[in-house]
Amino acid sequence: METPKRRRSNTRARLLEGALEVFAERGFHGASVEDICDRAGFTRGAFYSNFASKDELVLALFQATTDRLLEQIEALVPELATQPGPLLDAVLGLLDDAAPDQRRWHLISTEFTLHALRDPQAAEALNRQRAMFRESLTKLVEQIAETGGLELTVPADQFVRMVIALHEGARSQSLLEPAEVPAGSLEHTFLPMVLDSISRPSR
Amino acid sequence: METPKRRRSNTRARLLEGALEVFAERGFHGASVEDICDRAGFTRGAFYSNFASKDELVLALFQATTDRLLEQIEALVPELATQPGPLLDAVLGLLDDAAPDQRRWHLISTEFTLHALRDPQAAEALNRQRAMFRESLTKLVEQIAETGGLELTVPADQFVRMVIALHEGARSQSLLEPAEVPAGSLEHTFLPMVLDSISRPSR
DNA sequence: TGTATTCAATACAGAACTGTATCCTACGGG
DNA sequence: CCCGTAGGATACAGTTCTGTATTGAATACA
Repeated sequence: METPKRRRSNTRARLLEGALEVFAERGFHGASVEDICDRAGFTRGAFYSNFASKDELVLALFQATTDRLLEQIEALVPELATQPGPLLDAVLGLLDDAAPDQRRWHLISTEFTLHALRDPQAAEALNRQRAMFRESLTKLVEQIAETGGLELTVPADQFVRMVIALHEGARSQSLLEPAEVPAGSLEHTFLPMVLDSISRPSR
Repeated sequence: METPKRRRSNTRARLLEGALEVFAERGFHGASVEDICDRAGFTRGAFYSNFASKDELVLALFQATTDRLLEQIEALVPELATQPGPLLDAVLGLLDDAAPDQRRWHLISTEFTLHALRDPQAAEALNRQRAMFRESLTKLVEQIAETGGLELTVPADQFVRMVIALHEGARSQSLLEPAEVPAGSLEHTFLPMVLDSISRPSR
């Protein structure tokens, strides 16, 4: 079971997982390489044998995390698209189900976003990832709309951008004040109004 | 002109301004005390003569920044509330005018938010500030609605929360992709639909 | 004009962190 | 069964940062 080649990639994976935890707790800059190694149960020797620097690990973590997210989504979209049901439930459900731990995901992705706002190269990577993410959602919206005999009066991509913006802003409020703003409440209250405004029976 | 007592408070102010710049560029953890002092044109001696630690400065900066923001808002609300005009223009205009430098403000407030999500005490301070902020906006919305003979079918505070969530999420997208998402575009496209749905002529 | 005080600069000690170079161990191949 | 190699641990040097203790200069005040 302890295959030879798998050992290394297992170490890498544990370091990435440790980094995810520590970054969520203290942020990119606040976490030292040693913090990450401690969490993963290794010493810095293992780290530098697998990554050239913390920056490289951040990049790898970004890739690994978003790859997994996109995978989740691609897996969820087909069944949601074919199952009948309200469009919004599908979209909001997807946003929730895609990331298992909302709090951690929000911390990490916000940190990435801040990083990207300061570094054009990171911005490019992030924008590419977000574009793929939106594309999946847009496809979902278009499919459900068509299935349900609806026509949208604004581009689906615009609508998706709006849903994401609202979702991210609302998530921030929910995490800051869980009692006052239950997760999803703002979305479920207001998005139906928007959808009503932009959709009409097709033909 | 070089009054005696003012010298110290001037030093403090310059340190705070320097901190604002450096924090925006590198984040809280990424900025060293020396970075801040360099930017302000002082050495660490001045810093430790005015603040006990970087954490204390962060707190002071948060206070100073939000105080100024609330001041701006309190100054803008009365005239917006009395001047006739579309409700949304007033609210969105306020959100824009309150912070002169959108990019810097977004970086700083996002950083504060991340900090608050990790530190309950900071969360309390941030939530208090945000509550005051929402209160001003809510008052503005209620006044304009009443003046315009409108009645809202959801609590104004809920609506304000939604506007803020959308605004913050949209601002993030605008900063990441200025060409694809002009500032304010998502808000101006979709908020009228929401407002339409939740308002009706009163009496 | 002399003295006291205040504020910021300088000098210094210690801690934390990074990255490299070397060592040790376990497994795979011959 | 021995040797070679790979992966991770350990040891170390250099840098950076923090915080304090001391010093120096400028202003208020007598």
